[in-house]
Amino acid sequence: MATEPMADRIVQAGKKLFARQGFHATGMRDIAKLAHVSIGSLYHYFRSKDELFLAVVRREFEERLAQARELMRQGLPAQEILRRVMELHFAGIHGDADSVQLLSRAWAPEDPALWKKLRLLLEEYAQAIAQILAEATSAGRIRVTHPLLAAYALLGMAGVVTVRAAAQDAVAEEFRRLGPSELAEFAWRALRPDQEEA
Amino acid sequence: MATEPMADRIVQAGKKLFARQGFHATGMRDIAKLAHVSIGSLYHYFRSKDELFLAVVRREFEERLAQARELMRQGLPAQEILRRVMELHFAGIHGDADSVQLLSRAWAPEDPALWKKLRLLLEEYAQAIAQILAEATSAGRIRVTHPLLAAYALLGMAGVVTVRAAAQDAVAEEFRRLGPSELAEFAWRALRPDQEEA
Amino acid sequence: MATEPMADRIVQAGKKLFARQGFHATGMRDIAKLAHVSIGSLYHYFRSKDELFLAVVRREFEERLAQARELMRQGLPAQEILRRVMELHFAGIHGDADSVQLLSRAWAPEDPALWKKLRLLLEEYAQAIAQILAEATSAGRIRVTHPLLAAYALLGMAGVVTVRAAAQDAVAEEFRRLGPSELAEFAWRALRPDQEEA
Amino acid sequence: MATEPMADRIVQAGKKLFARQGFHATGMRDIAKLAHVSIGSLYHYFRSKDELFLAVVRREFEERLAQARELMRQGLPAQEILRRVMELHFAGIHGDADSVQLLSRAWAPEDPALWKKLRLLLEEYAQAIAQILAEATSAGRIRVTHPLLAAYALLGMAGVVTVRAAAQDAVAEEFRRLGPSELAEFAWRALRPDQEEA
DNA sequence: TATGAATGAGAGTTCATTCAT
DNA sequence: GATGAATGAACTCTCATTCAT
Repeated sequence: MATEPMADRIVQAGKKLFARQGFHATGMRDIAKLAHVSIGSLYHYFRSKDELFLAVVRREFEERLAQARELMRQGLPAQEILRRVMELHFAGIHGDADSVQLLSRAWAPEDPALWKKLRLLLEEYAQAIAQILAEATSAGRIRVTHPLLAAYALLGMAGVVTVRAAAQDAVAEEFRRLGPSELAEFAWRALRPDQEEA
Repeated sequence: MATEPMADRIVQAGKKLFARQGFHATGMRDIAKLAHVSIGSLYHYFRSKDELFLAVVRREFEERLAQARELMRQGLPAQEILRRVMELHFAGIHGDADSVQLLSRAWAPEDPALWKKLRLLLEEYAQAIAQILAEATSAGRIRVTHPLLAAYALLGMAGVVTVRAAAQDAVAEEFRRLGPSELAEFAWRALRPDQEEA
Repeated sequence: MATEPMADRIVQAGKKLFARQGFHATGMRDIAKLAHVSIGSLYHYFRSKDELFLAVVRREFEERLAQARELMRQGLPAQEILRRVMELHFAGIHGDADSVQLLSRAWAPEDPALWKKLRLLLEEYAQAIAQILAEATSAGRIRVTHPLLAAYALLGMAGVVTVRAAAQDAVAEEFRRLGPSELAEFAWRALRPDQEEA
Repeated sequence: MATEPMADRIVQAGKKLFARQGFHATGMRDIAKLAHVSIGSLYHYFRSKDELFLAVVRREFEERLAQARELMRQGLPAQEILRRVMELHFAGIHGDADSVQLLSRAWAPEDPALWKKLRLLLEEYAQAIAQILAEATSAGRIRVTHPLLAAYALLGMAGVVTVRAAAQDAVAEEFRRLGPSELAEFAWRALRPDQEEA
């Protein structure tokens, strides 16, 4: 690990700590220590704490986005895509729980200053999901909706359930087990085309 | 306003600032100043910042819960109830935007320490929604689901869209206009019973 | 207890808490609560925290002084008096450990403002001891010294050993067992007349 | 002074203020200001106020201990050593009145939390004195006593008289003049071997 | 490029004291 | 006499950020 580029180590450390402790409870010193980097270096690579946070979130979103687009490219049926997307939200890439927590919490950020900066990022992601939905609509695979609004709805739905599923109690365990399929069903029913012909 | 009980003024000031600036960006001094109260008094009524925040959120949840239960008591059809609940989330009580922001953000709180304390509160609310859903299921008005999980999904869905709708751009305006009906439709389709006759 | 005069209950509560937690760690609220008295009443009887503390210490000194004078009145030999005084410092009146701690710590008070006020009190007590020593010197029962300085020395000696003896370890236990006799011996040897005749 | 290492300046400022105003009356800001250091730096070097205080006291004790051991190494008669030790307590190193006040008050600290931490330090010092006494006993130069208890007694004796000697009145002046010789005489008589020959 | 000592505004909280009832 | 709500200055400590080396 010590041989990876410094910026990478920093982003990884930031991701881990931001995901587990939240933005405010995580200090730049903590991140520097975990990344085996001096604070000086940390500030050499990232202008500020906000910027580091955004870099962390950006990287996560981009990975997710790539995955979602990959799913689309495979030409799966809409229902199957929704199921897989929900699974992704619960399992993360390679079972990356930190990623899941980080992204789930990003949608309703506490701090308005950060939110302003985050919004562009989130919107880009939501737009990508919306585009996927719009294409599916064009193909007649899902019903006509406001695509961006639907995208936000899906992401919010998944996010809150995911956050609750990260707790340590019986309910959380149940959510982890049932969450993906229930949410996929939820999403599919909400979006499937009306079967009025026939 | 200066004639209201002190504790009320404090909670109101807290609600306003927590909703608009978030928990961390809001100082106890800010709240005291807005409430026209000394910090000493503030701590006379609330043991800590956390407790004040919880008191603020608790009060909001209780008002919402009362409203939701009132809706149930009126014996409206499930679809109508969902529509009105979504409207409530957008408009708040008496068009209370602060309340909306506060509650929407509560579901994925950044701070793990606060979250632990919040969870009981949130769960209580979610359980109440879940019970409403369970009753509707028993009456055959919505399909069989995991009620608590469905409740979280609905709340997450509404929350994220609501937060986005609070921004100042064109998308936000669109969301404010379409949000209630789109989300109600979304929820209704996701939850309506299968039309298996035919 | 609730039937005792209020001022008494307050002084007793103050003694207990000041002795066990120290002056600064003890709040007026704590005292009020322990005495089952409102803070308002507390301030009705004592103008300030300092004054309450002084009242507490004063009462303890007066009790001790009365005891010491009683010892003198009995016409015991000087050696016996010293022994009993040392025992008093360890056991307190009726085994009152709080009293012992309170008085032992009074001699080197941390706070200069308090010290100024305490000094008169301490000096009065030391003067009384000094007078006892002076009388014993006149009677030829102890050697000629500076009586006040000797009094301070005896009190300091006893105080520090006493404070150490209040801890919870093996050394403290040893001190509690050996302290009175060792210190009495110490004092007696330091003060006994020269046996140069014979 | 501004060219000395920062940690030194902080410890010196702390010593001065703790000695003159006591622990609680001295704020971290006061120390920072006197040391011409930011509070940030102050906390860079010392984790907390307690730790700074302990560092200050520790340094003083170590200097004293070194002096006491130096006295031993010179092979002076026990009586002479006692006299010089008492002089040291009054004059301090280089007439350092702050040091004297600081150490004298350390033996019966008001605050129980601090006391716990101080005790180890004090005990170490008392043990060193005790060892000196034990060696003198072995050499037949002083009588058999409980060495640690005797050490505490000597230190308490000297401490209280010293604190009283720091006041501004006639008695204090008398104590400053007579203290060393009187206390040395006191200690010597208390500890000298029995002259049982003849 | 890399370091970490230095900064200081600002955080939450405490607590002796007052005073209208 | 008795109450306790109200006060606000002062406390210790944190932390993102800077900059000389």
